Amino acid sequence: MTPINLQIVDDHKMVVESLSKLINDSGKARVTEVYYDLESCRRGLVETRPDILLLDIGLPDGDGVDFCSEIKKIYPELKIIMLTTYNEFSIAKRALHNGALGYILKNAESEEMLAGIDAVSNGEQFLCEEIDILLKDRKNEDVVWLSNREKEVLKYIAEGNTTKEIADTIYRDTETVRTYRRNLLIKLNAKNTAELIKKSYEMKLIW
Amino acid sequence: MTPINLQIVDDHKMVVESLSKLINDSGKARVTEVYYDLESCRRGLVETRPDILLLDIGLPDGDGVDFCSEIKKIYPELKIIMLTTYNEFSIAKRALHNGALGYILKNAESEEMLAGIDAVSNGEQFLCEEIDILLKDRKNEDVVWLSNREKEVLKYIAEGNTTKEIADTIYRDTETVRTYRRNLLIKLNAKNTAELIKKSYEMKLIW
DNA sequence: TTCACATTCACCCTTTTATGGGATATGACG
DNA sequence: CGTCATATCCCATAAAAGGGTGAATGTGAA
Repeated sequence: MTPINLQIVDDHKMVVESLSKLINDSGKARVTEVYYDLESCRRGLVETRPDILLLDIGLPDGDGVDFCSEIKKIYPELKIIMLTTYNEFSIAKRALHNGALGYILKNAESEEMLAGIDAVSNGEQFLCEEIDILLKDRKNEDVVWLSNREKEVLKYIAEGNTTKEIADTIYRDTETVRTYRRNLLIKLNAKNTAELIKKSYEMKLIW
Repeated sequence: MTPINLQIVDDHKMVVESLSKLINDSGKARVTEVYYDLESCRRGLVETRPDILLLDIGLPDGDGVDFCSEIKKIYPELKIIMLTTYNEFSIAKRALHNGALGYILKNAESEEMLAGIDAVSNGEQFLCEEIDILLKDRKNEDVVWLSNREKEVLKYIAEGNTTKEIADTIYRDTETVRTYRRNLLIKLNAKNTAELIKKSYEMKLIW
């Protein structure tokens, strides 16, 4: 039987290098390629076709959660394991919804990683213990879904722009921007802008 | 010559385990103990006396940067290398001010880690390349130091409290709280509350 | 002992945000 | 075909934040 072909996307070189070593030494899989950003991963996947992709979230050129749905459209058979520090309900749920088959925290034991590789290579979902509990406890809760416009406005707010400035920037009426702000407050259940930005950071909607 | 005695504090088990393996295999040092939080590190240091401590920043029970000055008071000869994801000027500068001898990003090459172990064990300061450049470029810039009151008010703002609510909570006049807010905006060079919260997250003043 | 700085409060005035109602058009989904 | 989310714009009022400026304490460092 051919060994599992595994690749890693994570901008923390140190983590990638030591993790590759750990996985290769375990004999569970072979790390055939590593990427430090999404763009090089996009290019790399065209030629090499890994079975499993270990994917981080806070990459320099984009969001691993969004990237998930992007590459699942192109390579539906690719098994994606999110490997990240965020033990946040909304992030995990979004990742799984976007096509990730596994979600493992970096503070999980490395045995869980190896177990996860086995599970997802058989097509089974795998969650590390902490995330498994989190999702079970809050399975009836909804995640926050922002439209593209809302995300865009949110970014401008965080940068310190006023409603008027944002309206000028995106060539829309201030009333329009006001509506987005209102919806953002409602969707994130925030009392005001300050809490909105805080919750956005916690839910990793901006960074 | 006895091998370098090294210990690691990082709540990401996976990182710790794979990094330990990497360091041990390199022969540069021996990882004699690992901790996943500050409290167990505090206890562990009493008995075992490592030469070098690899220290993360976002620990579950506190801030590695503050911890730095805490343990340097007790073990002045201990060499501390910050090992973190934050390539933030203010964080690095605060860490070095608090007694860290090294500062290495997790996205540095692992060779830099091994070079850093050599350097600090000889008592030399070691910064990974990215941080070295960052500190040189902005060596004349000041770090943001907030007073305790300012930190307290900042926390309440981020939680969505209004000036009046904060004033009631801390038993002060709204004008007083207004002054703190103004100073926070000035110190963090923020145009408004939204940007203030964003910058506070970036500088790791709140989390 | 100055000097800086933290902490506290004051007044006036402008800008921005938040609340609470709307309206209309579009495109996706079943 | 109707429903739903998104996107766009409108009005009025209230609440909150921000800008300018000033000043009294107290503490600790140079």
